[in-house]
Amino acid sequence: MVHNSPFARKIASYVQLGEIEIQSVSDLYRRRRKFAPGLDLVHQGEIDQSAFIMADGWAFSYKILSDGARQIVNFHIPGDFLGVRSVLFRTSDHNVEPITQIEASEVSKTDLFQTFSKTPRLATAVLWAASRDEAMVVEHLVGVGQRPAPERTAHLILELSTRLKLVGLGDKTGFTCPLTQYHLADAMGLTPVHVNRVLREIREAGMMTFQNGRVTFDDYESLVDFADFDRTYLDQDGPALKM
Amino acid sequence: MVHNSPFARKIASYVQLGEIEIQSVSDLYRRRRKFAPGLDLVHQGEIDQSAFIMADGWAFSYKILSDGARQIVNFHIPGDFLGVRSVLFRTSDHNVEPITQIEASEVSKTDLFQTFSKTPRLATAVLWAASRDEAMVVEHLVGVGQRPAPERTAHLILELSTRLKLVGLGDKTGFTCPLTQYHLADAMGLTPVHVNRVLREIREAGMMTFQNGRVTFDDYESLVDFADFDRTYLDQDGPALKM
DNA sequence: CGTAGCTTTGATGTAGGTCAAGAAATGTGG
DNA sequence: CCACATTTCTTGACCTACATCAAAGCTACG
Repeated sequence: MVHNSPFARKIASYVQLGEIEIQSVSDLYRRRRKFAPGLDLVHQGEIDQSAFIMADGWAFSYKILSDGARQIVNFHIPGDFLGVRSVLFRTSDHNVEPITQIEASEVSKTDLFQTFSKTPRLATAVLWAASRDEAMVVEHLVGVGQRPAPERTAHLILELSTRLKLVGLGDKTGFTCPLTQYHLADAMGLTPVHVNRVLREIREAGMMTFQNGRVTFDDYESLVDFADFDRTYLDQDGPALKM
Repeated sequence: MVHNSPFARKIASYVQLGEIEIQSVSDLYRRRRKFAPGLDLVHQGEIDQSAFIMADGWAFSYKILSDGARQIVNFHIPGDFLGVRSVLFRTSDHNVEPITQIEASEVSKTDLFQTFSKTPRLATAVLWAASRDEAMVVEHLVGVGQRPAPERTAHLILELSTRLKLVGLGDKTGFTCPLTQYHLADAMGLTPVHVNRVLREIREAGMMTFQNGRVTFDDYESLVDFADFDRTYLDQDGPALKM
C-alpha cells in the first residue's frame, strides 16, 4: 500500500506515521505525473516554484556557469523530496533535470503549507529530509575540496548506494544506475576522461565495477575503507520529535 | 538601538519589524557571551546543540577528514544566525571555530521555538537566512568544482564583501579581514602556497590587495568581471511573506 | 543499419601541489 | 618597550594529478 512507496518508506523510518499522516502522504502521492528525460522540471530564476516528490526514476540538480561549465549539486532518487527550499523561500537558484523518465508528484506551495499545518509530524519529517540534503551538499564540497579523484568517486558511489538501500533499491551487491560518466564527472569536478580512468583503476583493484548501467560491489568492505566512508553518514537517528 | 545590531539590521532588510519582533530580537540579543579564538563553539557529533547569533567577530564552520585535511564550509560574520539546522533537527555534523574573539548570543532550542511561535515573521526571516546559507554552500561547491583558482579566490572575496556590506562592515573600497591565507586555502581546496601566488597575481593585475588584515579593492569592476560574480547573488528580494 | 551518444585508450600539456627556507609580522613574558 | 618565539607570508625549484586533444570502438534506438 502506501508504505510501498519510497517516499512513505523513507518518511516512516524517521517518524511514526499515524492515520492522518498516512492519509496525507497518500494524498500528496496520488497526483503523480511523468516527466521526460532531459527536460528541466525546475529552472534557475523561476519564482513560485513547486516542490516535487520523486516516485520513480533519477534526476539531478545543477548550476551552469557562464562559460558553460556544469556543476551537479546532487542526484535525486525515488523517495526524495526536492525543492523544499525554493518553495519555502523564493526563486530557485538551480535547475533540476530528469536523467531517466521520472514519475513525480508536484506539490504546490499551498498544498505544502496545508499539509504542514494538518500534520506537523510530517512537516518535521520533510524538514528533516531537507536538512539531510544539506548535509549531503556539504559532504560533496568536502569531497571536491579535499579528496583525491579515486576516493571521491568511491565515496559518491557509496553515498548513492546507501540512499538507494534506504528506499529498497539495490543492496550490498550493487544497484542499477543510469548515470553516465559525464554525470559523475560534473558532480565531482573532474573530466569524463579522468573519471573513466579512475573507474578502471577501482575495478582493477577488485573493489567495484561501474558498467552497463549497473554498479557492482566486488569488495564492499575494501571500498568503504578506501573511500573513508562513514557508515553512520545518512543514518537516521531520527529528528527532534519531542518538540 | 536594536537596529544598530548587525543581526537586526540584516533581519530588517528581509521583513518589516513590528513592536513585538523588535522586542523578541532584542531579547535574543541581550544574552551575549564572548568566545575565545580557536576554541570550537560547536562540534561534530554533539547533540542538543544551541544556535548562535553572531554579534561581533569572525568564525568558520568546517569538517575534518581522517587524514587531517580540513574543509572550511563557510565563514561567519556579525549578523549571521548559525546552527539553525543542528538545532532544529539533530546532532551537528560539523564544527564551528572562532577566528577572532567573538561575541555571540547562544539560543537554545526552547528559546528558538518560543520565539518562532510568538513571532512567525521572525521565524520566516530566520529560515530565510538559513536558506541563504545553503545557497552559499552550493556556490562554494560550484567554485571548488568548476572555477580556476584565481577566479575562485576573487569570487570568495567578493561574496564576503557583499555579506559584510549588508551588515555595515566594509564598503566598495574594501574591508577589514582577519582571515589568513590558510583559511582561504582550506575554504577553496587549495594549498596556502598557491593561494599566496594567486593573491599576488590578482594584486599585480591591479584588481585587489589582500594584506595586513585588510582587503582593498583596487578595481572593483574588473574584479567582479574577472570572477564572473553575479551581482544579484545574496540580494534579498525578500522571502515568501504573503504566506 | 546509421548516426548520435557513450566509453576507452594513448600522447602530451599544465594548474596546482610539494618541499624547502628565508623574511615579515604578530604575539608574549619580563 | 624590548628580546624572543610563533605564526604568517613569500619565493624558488621541482613534481604529479588531472586536463586536453585526438581517435577508435562500443551501444542503442529511431
